[in-house]
Parts: sequence; C-alpha cells; structure tokens
Amino acid sequence: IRRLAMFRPFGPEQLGDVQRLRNAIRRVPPGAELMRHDLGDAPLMTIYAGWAFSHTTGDHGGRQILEFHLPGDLVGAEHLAVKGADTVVEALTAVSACVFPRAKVLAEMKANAVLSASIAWLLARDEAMLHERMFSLGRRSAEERLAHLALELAERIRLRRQVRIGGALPFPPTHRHLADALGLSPEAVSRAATRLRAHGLEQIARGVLLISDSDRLAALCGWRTDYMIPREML
Amino acid sequence: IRRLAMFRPFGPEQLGDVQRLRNAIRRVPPGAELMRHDLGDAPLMTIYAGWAFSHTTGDHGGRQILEFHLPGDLVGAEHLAVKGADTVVEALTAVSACVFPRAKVLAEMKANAVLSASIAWLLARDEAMLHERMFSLGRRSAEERLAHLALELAERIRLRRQVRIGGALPFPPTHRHLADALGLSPEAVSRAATRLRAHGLEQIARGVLLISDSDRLAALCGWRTDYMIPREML
DNA sequence: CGTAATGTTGAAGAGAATCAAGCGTAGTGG
DNA sequence: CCACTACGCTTGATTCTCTTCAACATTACG
Repeated sequence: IRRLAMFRPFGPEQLGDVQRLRNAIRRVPPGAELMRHDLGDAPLMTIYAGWAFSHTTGDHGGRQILEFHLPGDLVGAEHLAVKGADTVVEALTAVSACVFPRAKVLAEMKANAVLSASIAWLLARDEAMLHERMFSLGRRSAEERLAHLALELAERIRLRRQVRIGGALPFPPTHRHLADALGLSPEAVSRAATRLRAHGLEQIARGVLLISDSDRLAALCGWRTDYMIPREML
Repeated sequence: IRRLAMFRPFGPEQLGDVQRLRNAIRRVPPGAELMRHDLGDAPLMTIYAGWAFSHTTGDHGGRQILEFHLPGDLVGAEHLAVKGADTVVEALTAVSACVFPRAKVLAEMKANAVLSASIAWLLARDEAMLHERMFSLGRRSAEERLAHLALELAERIRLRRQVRIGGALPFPPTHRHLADALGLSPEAVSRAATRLRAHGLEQIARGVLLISDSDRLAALCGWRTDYMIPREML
C-alpha cells in the first residue's frame, strides 16, 4: 500500500481510507492472468511487486501490448468509465498486487474528493504516456521505438527508486513482448537491438537493461522527460 | 456548458459549480491554435462547437494527431498531472470553446468529489479510446485503420446526437489529418479510401462521411463498441 | 476566373514482415 | 551427469506494404 502513497502525497488519513478499500493481496506466477476485462466487473489493482502488462488480441491474431505495469502502478482504472474491450492483464514476472473491488472504489470516490482527484491525476499521467507511445507507433522507426521504450521504462524504474547496480536495470520483457508493445515483429526488435548495441547505446540481455549512452540514445529517438515530470496537484 | 452535462449526469447544483469555474468563451477560426502545452499553465477547455485536434510534432518533422475533439469534449485534462510535451490543440473548423483556468479547476477538484470523479471518468474513457487507437497504429493495415477511425468518429458524432441526414455525417478532416492520425501518408489514406469506396463500404468526400455498409466495415476492422459504451459511475 | 490546396494515380524504393535455419541457454528427466 | 528439449535470440533471403517522388485532376476560394 505504501507504494500508492509514493507518487501521490497521501496524508495518513487518506492512507487509512485506501487501506479500508483493499480487499486482498493476490500473488500470481509469471505468465498467469491477473485480470480480464471482457466479462463482468473487474476490480482495480495496484502492483505491489513484479512486472505485469495489459494487452489486447485482435481477430486476425495480432497482440498489442498497451501498457507495462511496474510496482506502484494502478491497473484497471480506465475501466471505471467504459466496458472493457477484451483487455487482459498478464504477469510478466511473479507479481503480487493489492485488489480493490470496483464497487467499493466507486462508492468511496463519490464521497472522497482527494481519492477522486488522485485517480484523475494517475489517469492524466497515463494519458500523457500513451500519447508519447502513440507518437512512437505512428511516426518512429523500429530503432527509435525501441530506444524510446527503453528510456521510458528505465526512467519509470528510476522514479520508483528500484535497485540499480552500475546503471544496469532489471528488464524482464522478452523480444516478443517488446515487439507486441512496439508494433513490430520480434525479428525487427532483435535487429534494432543489435544495431543499438553495436553503436554502444544500450544492451538488453538476460533480463537486464544497460543504457550506456543515454544522451545519444535520447537524441536518437527525440526523448524528452517532460511528460514524466509530475506536477503538483493537491 | 450544457454540453458538458451531456455525458456526465451533473445535477443542477454541479452545473452551477462548473459555470462558476468558467472563464470565457473563445472563438477561433479554422486552422488557428486553441492551446499550446509546451509553455506555462495551459487552461482546460470544453469544445462548444466545431472540431479540433491535438497533435505533437517530432524532431524529424513527422506530425502525430493524438486526438480529435468534438463538441462536448474536455480538452487538456491530461496536463493536470504532467508538464505537457509540446502538444498543440488546433481548430479544424471554426471552434468555440469554454475556457477553465487550471488553478480554478484544481482548487475546485480538491473540494468537490463529484467534479473530480467526473474528470476521472472522462479521462478513463479517453484512455480506453487511446488503447483502441494504439491497437490500430500497431497492428492494423491502412485500410483497417481508416475504417476503424471512420466508425469511431461516426459513433462519437452519433452519441452527441448531432445532425445526420440520410446517414451522412459532417466530416471536416482532410486526408492529411487522417494520415497524421493513423500513422500513414496522405497517399496511403487516399488509396485506402478508394478501395473502401470501391467495395461500397464508405465514402469520404467534401467534408461528408457516408457509411454505406457499417456491418461489413465493422467486420473488416474488428470494430467493437464495447469501449464506447459508458458505464454508470455516480 | 485563376490560383492554391487537396485528392488521385503511377512508378520506384525503403523498411519491416514473413519464412526459414541455426545457435545459445536454461530447464528437464533419464 | 549428461543428453534432450524448449525457448528465446540471431541472421539471411524473400515478399509485401507503405513511403516517397512525381505528375496530374479536382475542388475550394479569393
């Protein structure tokens, strides 16, 4: 729970409110399904530990990863408003997550302005990140897309103050995950990664990401940190 | 203002609250800049009449349209949380919009749970739509992307109960706008449109969209309405 | 009516998808 | 302990879609 407070300046009394909403902590193994939005009322979750991702599968078989979820992220808030497209949240590593029943959250939001505003804040942040990712999908080359995603995830890990040994960061997604997130084939990801490695910009191997030259990498893909800088709200 | 109430069940007292937040009504001609997020505190706006769109321009010159804004839409809420990437909101037709100063909205959100929850609701709905568009950009062909965008915009117009004469809808974006939204070149849009027209599925011409066979069109691009169906929240 | 913007169509080229084979690594079971 | 297997990564060859460049038709608008 403390994770939630990490990016929102919850006072102690709000923390108490949130704790009351919590239903249970779920633990699932890698590859398991955390949530499924195509049927019924799915709950909200916050990732407590581990990586997850949400994805949609189209008719013709293509899978699009919409979002990677890191510890502290709130998952499923977008389905407060509309029926889920068949979005599935899957664990990438072993994951433990706090479960909040949808009905309870809605009821509390009605009464609690701070909670509502906080969720609005999180959603607004998500939207800015999605905009950036849309730019990637629509306008960037394979190499730029990979560079941008690596920088974004690295920055997100850093903001969460996770372990970082000599610039190397834990990075569980496989090439297939990256491909599905970037709108590419796994082979294209491999080639892009090889080129970035050859130019001494970054390395992805064995679940570890090492960004060697973040400046040149940022220049390559037009990375800006604007959309990651939180603004005060409350 | 009534437009805002259209998709949120505001009671009369909330309507009054919102009215107090309003600063002014702005009218701008087609092609003019409604808002710019890269500097200072941009306000929020709701589109009162006309079409607008927000876009980002990258270093290498490519433009990505992130969102089309129709009458009733709230614009700029995502920048409540983070500094704007250089996102620009531009009028597509003549637009009139209500302006809400950021500071006032934030202050009111702190106190007013219904307002905060409503904005969260709107942001959640946006996010679901962005997810669908990300699937387009990442996994759909040119033809499918165009078909999907046409269906989505048609549905949005319909939900707003705008004029509709014989199935024909007002449709101001040019091929260049569509291309920039879909991650394509204008030529590719033209070819896709020609093919869809040849198959008797839809026609775009002279600022008017006519969907002739929405069933086959929906089947072609995997269109589902799930993500457009509002869920009760308050 | 003339000029600029938009749309159409064709031909050539680039980038990524697809198909296919080979390699390293990790995990499994004899 | 060592095959054996499965999975993920790499690399090459080919194909396909979309881009780019270019010319031309059409529409919108002064």
